[in-house]
Amino acid sequence: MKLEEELKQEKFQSEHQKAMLNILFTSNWLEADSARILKPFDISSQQYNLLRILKGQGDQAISVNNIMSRMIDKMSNASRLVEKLRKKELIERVICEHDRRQVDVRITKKGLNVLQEADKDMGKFSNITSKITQLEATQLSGLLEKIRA
Amino acid sequence: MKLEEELKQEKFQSEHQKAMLNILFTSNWLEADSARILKPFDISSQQYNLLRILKGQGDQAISVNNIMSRMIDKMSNASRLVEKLRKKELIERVICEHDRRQVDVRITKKGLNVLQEADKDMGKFSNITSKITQLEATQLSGLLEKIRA
DNA sequence: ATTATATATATGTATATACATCTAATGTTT
DNA sequence: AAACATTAGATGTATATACATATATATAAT
Repeated sequence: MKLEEELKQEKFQSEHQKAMLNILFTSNWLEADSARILKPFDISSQQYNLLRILKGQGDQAISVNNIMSRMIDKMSNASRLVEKLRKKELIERVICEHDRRQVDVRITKKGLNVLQEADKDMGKFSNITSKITQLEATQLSGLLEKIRA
Repeated sequence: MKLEEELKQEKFQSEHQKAMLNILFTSNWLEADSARILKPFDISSQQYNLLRILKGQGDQAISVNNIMSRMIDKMSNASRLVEKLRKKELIERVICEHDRRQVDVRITKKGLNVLQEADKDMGKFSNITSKITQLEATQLSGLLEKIRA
């Protein structure tokens, strides 16, 4: 849907301005969609993101700092997020031997199960695969990376 | 900067997956940047967005609902946001005559001044104008709108 | 070794947000 | 007109987040 309709605005200052608002708007749109999908699993999209990162590490536990550097939103309270997932037993903590400040984190069996179920639903919805071609996806990433350059 | 570097991830499931993460990441990136720029003016980016909407209406006051439908993030607490800006005297409220449930809102002189100053700084930074061409901006909007279709 | 500095994570606190509920005014039905 | 339904906005409450600061451990400097 055209941004003009979404924001009830006839025209924008410039194509650049419109593109920027489009990024913010689309991000919120995707975020709202995934929050809705994840709700039945009782996890936020940040928590989902964190679980996916841990899944990617397999058996290897990684530190909170390491997690933070891989997250989409680089927020400051990663330890509280970890604590929430730990209470739900979706992840577990391992005291790191060579650096006792550090807390390494690993996804649990239960976490993997929840993630697997959540992934099924996530695949169905906010599925941009059906909306744009693979080439377009690559172009899109290219443009966004140019902006952040 | 390549998303692979930003998220310390060697590869992604698919170009579609990468594009989606790129949208979310870029949005957070822009958001963080504008929050930083707006901080000296003591307004959040949501408040900035609201002021811009009101400026676009000129002298005409518009309802809280109308504002909400024009905002980038369609959140539920528009009235609290309005109240915050009113306390700062950046906007003013007008009781609507033909529907007394409705509260119409208009930007004040002070609000226009703050906005003008803020706009100067906003123009300098997160300025995507220098990063991509006008044609590319149009392409980007087109791709994002396709995703939301 | 002692002191200073840096790092990893945790926590206190203020503010923001989501979601549900509430109130007042308007519109609709009978 | 009375009863019901809908709409505009406000508010209570629980949770989330940002930002500053604290704590413990590790590293570097003297």
